[in-house]
Amino acid sequence: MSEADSIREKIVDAAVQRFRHYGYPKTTIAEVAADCAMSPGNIYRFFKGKIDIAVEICRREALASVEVLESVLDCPHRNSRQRLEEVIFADLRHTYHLLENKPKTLELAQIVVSDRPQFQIESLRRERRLFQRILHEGVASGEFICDNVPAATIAIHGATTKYRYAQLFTNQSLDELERELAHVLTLLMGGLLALKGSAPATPTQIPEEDETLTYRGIA
Amino acid sequence: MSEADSIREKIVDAAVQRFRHYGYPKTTIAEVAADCAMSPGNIYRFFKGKIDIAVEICRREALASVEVLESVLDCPHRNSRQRLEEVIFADLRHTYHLLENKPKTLELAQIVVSDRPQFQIESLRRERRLFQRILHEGVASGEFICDNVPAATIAIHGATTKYRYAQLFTNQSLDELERELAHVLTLLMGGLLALKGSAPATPTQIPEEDETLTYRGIA
DNA sequence: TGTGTGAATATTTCATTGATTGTTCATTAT
DNA sequence: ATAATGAACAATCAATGAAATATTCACACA
Repeated sequence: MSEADSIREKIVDAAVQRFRHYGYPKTTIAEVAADCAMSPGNIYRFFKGKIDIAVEICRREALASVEVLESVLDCPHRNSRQRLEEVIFADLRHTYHLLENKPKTLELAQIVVSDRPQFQIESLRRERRLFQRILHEGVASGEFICDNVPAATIAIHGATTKYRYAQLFTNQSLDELERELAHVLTLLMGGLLALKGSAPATPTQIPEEDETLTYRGIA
Repeated sequence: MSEADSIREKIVDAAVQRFRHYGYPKTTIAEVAADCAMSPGNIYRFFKGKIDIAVEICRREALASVEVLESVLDCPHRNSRQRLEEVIFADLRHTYHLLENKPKTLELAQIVVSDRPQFQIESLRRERRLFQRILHEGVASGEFICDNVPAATIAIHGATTKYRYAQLFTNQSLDELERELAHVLTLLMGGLLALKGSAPATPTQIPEEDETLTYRGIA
């Protein structure tokens, strides 16, 4: 039923505004309902509870993030190494900017995860799937050598944990984090790339910070 | 003055017991003082405040951890790769068991870090110094190829962030974490080791869980 | 003079309660 | 019958003040 969907949409939109401005705890269902010109009770015909609205918002944010990363993949990169590196860099930047520019996002995510642990698990899994696709391609093309792609995927994901929601772990600047991540990727690539002789003595070049290229993937 | 030191010692010991049993917040200075058969006021001749006792306890715990890792280094390992891997595994296990067996340790550490951020920074730095020593050795012996040891150290440290205080990030079992870390190390080593042809198709063997060997380093 | 005390003070914590808010449901409107 | 309401109820939050606690300090003691 499309009518119900559009009402859900309206509720989510109103809640997003309120949550961003005043935060989840200080936003009341009555306010969201008023914004939608409906009664508080009616909200519950569309969402089981207040927390479920937050879950829906976070779910969308997470899907949007994955889309951003996928759009990076659409960029015409020369090889799998670059694709993998670009995606991981984009991840760092995207989440960094998210927490930087929309501080309430973190609060909301923490509230959601704290009583829906499954949410985080699934978000991470979606991200890993993306990594795994690149790994498979690289192995297929002979660029990567790896006899256990799923394990390598998990390893790469684990090794880059610090660079996802980095502000939770450190107060380093984005610049510092990017430089550090570049070195991490250089080392990891050493274990992944087929050849060694031509391995770059210089670390990974940090890709240019170009919104157009990096975030939308349209050359 | 050794008298003052031994009194400090007594205070710390009493506080450790109380903090472990009842936690930092529920432990009162009066109780610690009573355990030491002294007045509450006298505590303040030895510590600037309650939090400083906690800092001292955490500082000792951190130094003890580094000592554990250093003792692993004393083990007669065949090469730098093994030394590095052993130390990182020992780190995972040690901190994992710490949080597992002494739950109040985490609470205490979080309290300390929350108003002494410098404490965490210095603890991490100490740990990195250990890594860096191994890297230097490996480069000197020709086993590792690396033209920027400090950067590589930071990279390895960053890439293993998830495996320090792992329970903060995930509820994976220690077994799972060890398997995952083994793969991470395999990849990292690829970027560090001088040779590639003989690179093991099998991932890093997870070292045996042997308290005597792993924790005390006495063969 | 260097140590230690314990009452005095300042700060924090805690429990109580009144108000607010999330959620339900009997009822109304379409 | 479906959609929506808003009063009723239960859970949560916030404000208050009282109790507990951290910290200080004037004093005692060796």
